[in-house]
Amino acid sequence: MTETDPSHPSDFIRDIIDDDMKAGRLRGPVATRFPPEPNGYPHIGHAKSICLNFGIAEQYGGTCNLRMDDTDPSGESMEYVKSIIRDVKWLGFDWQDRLFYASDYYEKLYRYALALIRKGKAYVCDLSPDEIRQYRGTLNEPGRESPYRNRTVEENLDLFERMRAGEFPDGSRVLRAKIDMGSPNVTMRDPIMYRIKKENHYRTGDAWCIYPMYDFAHCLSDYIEGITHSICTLEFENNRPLYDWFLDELVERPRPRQIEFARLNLSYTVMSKRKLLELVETGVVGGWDDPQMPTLSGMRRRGFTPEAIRKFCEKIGVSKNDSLIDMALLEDCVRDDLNEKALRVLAVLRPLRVVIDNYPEGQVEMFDCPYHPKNPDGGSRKVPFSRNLFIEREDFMEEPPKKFFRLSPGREVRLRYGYFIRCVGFEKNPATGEVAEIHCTYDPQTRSGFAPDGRKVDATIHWVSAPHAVPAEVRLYDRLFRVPDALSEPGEFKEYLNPKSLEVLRDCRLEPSLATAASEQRFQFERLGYFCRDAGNATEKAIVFNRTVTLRDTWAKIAGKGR
RNA sequence: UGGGGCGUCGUCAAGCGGUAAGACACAGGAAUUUGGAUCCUGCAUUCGGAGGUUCGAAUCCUCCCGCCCCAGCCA
Repeated sequence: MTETDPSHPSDFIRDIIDDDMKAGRLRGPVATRFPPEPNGYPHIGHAKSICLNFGIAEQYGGTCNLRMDDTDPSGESMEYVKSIIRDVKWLGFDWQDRLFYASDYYEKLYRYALALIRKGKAYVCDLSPDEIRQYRGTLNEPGRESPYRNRTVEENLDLFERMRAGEFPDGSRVLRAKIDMGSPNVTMRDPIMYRIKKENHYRTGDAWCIYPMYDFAHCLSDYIEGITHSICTLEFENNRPLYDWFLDELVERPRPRQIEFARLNLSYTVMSKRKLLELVETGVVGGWDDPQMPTLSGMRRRGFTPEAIRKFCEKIGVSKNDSLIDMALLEDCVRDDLNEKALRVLAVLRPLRVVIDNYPEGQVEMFDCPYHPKNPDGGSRKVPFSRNLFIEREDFMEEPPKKFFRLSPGREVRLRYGYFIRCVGFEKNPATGEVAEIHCTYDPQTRSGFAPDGRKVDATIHWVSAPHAVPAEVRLYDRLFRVPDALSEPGEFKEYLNPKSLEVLRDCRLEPSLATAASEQRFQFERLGYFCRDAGNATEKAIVFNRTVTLRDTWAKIAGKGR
């Protein structure tokens, strides 16, 4: 294997571009585009395409446009346009002044259609939708030619102009390309170029009642923008001959070249817009930006960083293999990025009251705690310590199993950044039998975190001072789905919804510095995982933190094995 | 059953005729003021299968098998 620059990955798409450049098929710099249809919020699958298109442009010193592929008014909206703009920006890419809309090309596209009619290569067809389907044939049988196929150029011109003028009802006529009804590629059997839809378009309003189809609009939009490489997903491979056909008939060389790659599939989630929309509309989730969603806005609220997502897109590679990528890889990228960025802070999710019996009542010490112990430049903050503390409920066990290292009666542990404490007793709630409070003594000699006599401790646990701690709500998110399999039928995927995908903890206590946490700041609540303040919850009264991803938990594995 | 694609470790993925990179996952171990992070170690005699060409094949040829996409006036 030859040396490769890791920041400039090599893949089959870049091979094609390199060939084009060597062969002199490009007149100018490489130009790509990211062309979403604004009918949903962008998700992690879009991120792959965004990183690919912008990444290639950057690598080759070219450009990448952002283009709204808005050729079908139904379902498209400005809200979606805004979400796309925001999320592409958030990912860290810049299209500069090249934000385009296919809807801006409607007039040009109309004229291209006219030109095709004049060449005798397009005709107005009066067949009903049902008849068109029947005439198209099947995968095994060729189609039949439409009885309207041989209208004169004049008649076609007249009819098409009247279609535009709104003289005919929806579905009554379409403009079709005259190609080959016998083609083994169904896409080439006189494909529809324009349909009548008297529907309001979110940008052009009622200026148009005929709208171009994807196959006709996309290749020409690429051409109009001077795109050199039009990268799309695998399912468009069948459409490539048509992409080329329109360009062959209508424009000069050089023309854009379509290249297909495999779309992203992630285990434990779904990516199809139809399914995501269903989750939103049926209220299974709180919206497109719900932290359980695989959307970029959901991941942002959950605390994923754009850097982590970009890293993920780089690591999954680009190929034509149908793939199902393990969610664990995404989570690893997030943890890997957050491990460097997250500030280490003290928090208790399920509080258990601790009284340090020999610590003076009313006394408060301020401990200086580094935000990032391994990084001396990471800064620090003061954390109050007092006689009354909270520790994590799971850090105490009345009867510890073999491999449990933390607090239990008689045992000594270290408080993170603080003293050694030894459990000398505990009280139970007589009603529930639950441990209500534990009593400890501290060793004043261990302020440094070490004992002068050199004795060791098996564990270090985290804590917060009860009178100083800030109450908070913490949301623990799990995967929305339990199975990694592709889910196909409408509604069917709901049976795979994970009922425990969200756990809300309302009685959490955080160290005081977290009261003013910024939503962009990520924290590691020590052993509990990575968290961020929820920016999407402005109306919440309590301070709300979302768990981003959980840390690897060796104890859970050990404990799991024993049972 | 027509056409278009794709098949290399559990999951991704390099490899492009010279004798199977890497990542995630997984399993051990070291160290540790987070059971985190870190650090070692292990993890495809084999590339969907069968033939063939060659001194030599995951890479070339032939046949077979499996999976995905296409019959929207969606993209």
